[in-house]
Amino acid sequence: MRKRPQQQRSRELVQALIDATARVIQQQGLDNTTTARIAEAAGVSVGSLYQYFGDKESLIEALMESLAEGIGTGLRRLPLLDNDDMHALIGNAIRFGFAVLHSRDGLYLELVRNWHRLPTDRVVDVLQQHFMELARVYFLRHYRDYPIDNLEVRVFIVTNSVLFTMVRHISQHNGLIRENALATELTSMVANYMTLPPSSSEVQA
Amino acid sequence: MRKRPQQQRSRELVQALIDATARVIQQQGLDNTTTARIAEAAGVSVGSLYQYFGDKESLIEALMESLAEGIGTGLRRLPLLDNDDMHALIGNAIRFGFAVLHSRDGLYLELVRNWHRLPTDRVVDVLQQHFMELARVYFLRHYRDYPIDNLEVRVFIVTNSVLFTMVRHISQHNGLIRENALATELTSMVANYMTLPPSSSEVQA
DNA sequence: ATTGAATGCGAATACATATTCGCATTAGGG
DNA sequence: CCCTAATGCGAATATGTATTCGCATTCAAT
Repeated sequence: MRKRPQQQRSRELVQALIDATARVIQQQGLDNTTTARIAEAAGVSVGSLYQYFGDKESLIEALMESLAEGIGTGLRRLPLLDNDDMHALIGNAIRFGFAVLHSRDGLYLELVRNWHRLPTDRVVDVLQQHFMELARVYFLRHYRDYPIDNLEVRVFIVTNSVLFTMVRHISQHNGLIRENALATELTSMVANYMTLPPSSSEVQA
Repeated sequence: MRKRPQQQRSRELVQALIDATARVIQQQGLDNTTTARIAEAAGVSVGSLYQYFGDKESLIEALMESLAEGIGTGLRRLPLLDNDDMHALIGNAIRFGFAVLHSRDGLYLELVRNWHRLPTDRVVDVLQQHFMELARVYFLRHYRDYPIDNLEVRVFIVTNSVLFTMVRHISQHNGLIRENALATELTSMVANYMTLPPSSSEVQA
């Protein structure tokens, strides 16, 4: 952020700009999201935009940051560890994921369709860290079950697998595969994998 | 393609343009891949480029098409069904995938890093179709083992999971996770999932 | 060798959009 | 109420790149 907003009106302006960015992306698509449109949607001039954001990108970064925070909070509120069933835990997390993707009137869909040119890593990292934490707690409780040493790798695989499969499915409204079936299958794949004993074929040419 | 090349020289020119596109993307990155640079790399003028390709995009499409074909051929040559072990089958396919990603001096890496703005679906579809075919043959031979009815969904999930996990890992040279470990773990996740009996919890609210 | 069609050229043009800057307006402490 | 710094403005500017078009060159059929 180029300059700190000091007065009340400018602090509101900054927030209005971030909100407007979300609205424009959601309504016009990322391609048509220009500084002019954002400024207009915020009821503000382009010049004012550059008063507080060095460039368009940093404005979008601010938006992503805010979304990542929201998702983190949402996840933390989910009572995922309340029962001890891995299958249920995974299922709930995945359903939460779909809910997020469908929220905010398609904003997430548009972002997800363009994740590659956005600072998405921020968001993915939040999720990955959170799942890592969940996994640690779970296996601490159930340590006798499956002493997983390479938890890191498994969480990486699982996070990316689930995210991308959801993203691909949603961003091309694949009519042939129902979201429920996808959620169920993803859940069983992941739950099974996470409760799999460490592979003995670890060492290989 | 705007116009059919009729003479020998123009057919060579079209090929030279496609090759040059690959080279420029690989050497300069997709962002710096301009029609001017492509033409220069092909030893040709911009005007000639527009003689045979309506726009830049269709030139890139031609490149993707050619790559998809190459991958398809490579897959078909792989002796995946020679033995009857699902684990080995999956492992080989995944290793082939990594090999492709590392081939062509980073061309694939650059493409993969920007897949969202490219006609990547073409390539993904080729892979998905191929795996669907493989799965069909496999379960026809082993029909007694696991009568999977929702093969479609499973192949979708597996294809996307593997692809994206590989892509994420590679496109951010994650030093913490070794490619071999990733391949091994992916293989066991997928092999296990594909040999899982149909989920009984199929029907749920 | 001639000639019309195919091919090739690249400076000029069109276009989209980010970013700046000099001036106008407003806030709020004194 | 005054005055200055903060804020706000938006037409003008800068930039990058795709695409065109009138002319030059080459091909290949006769």
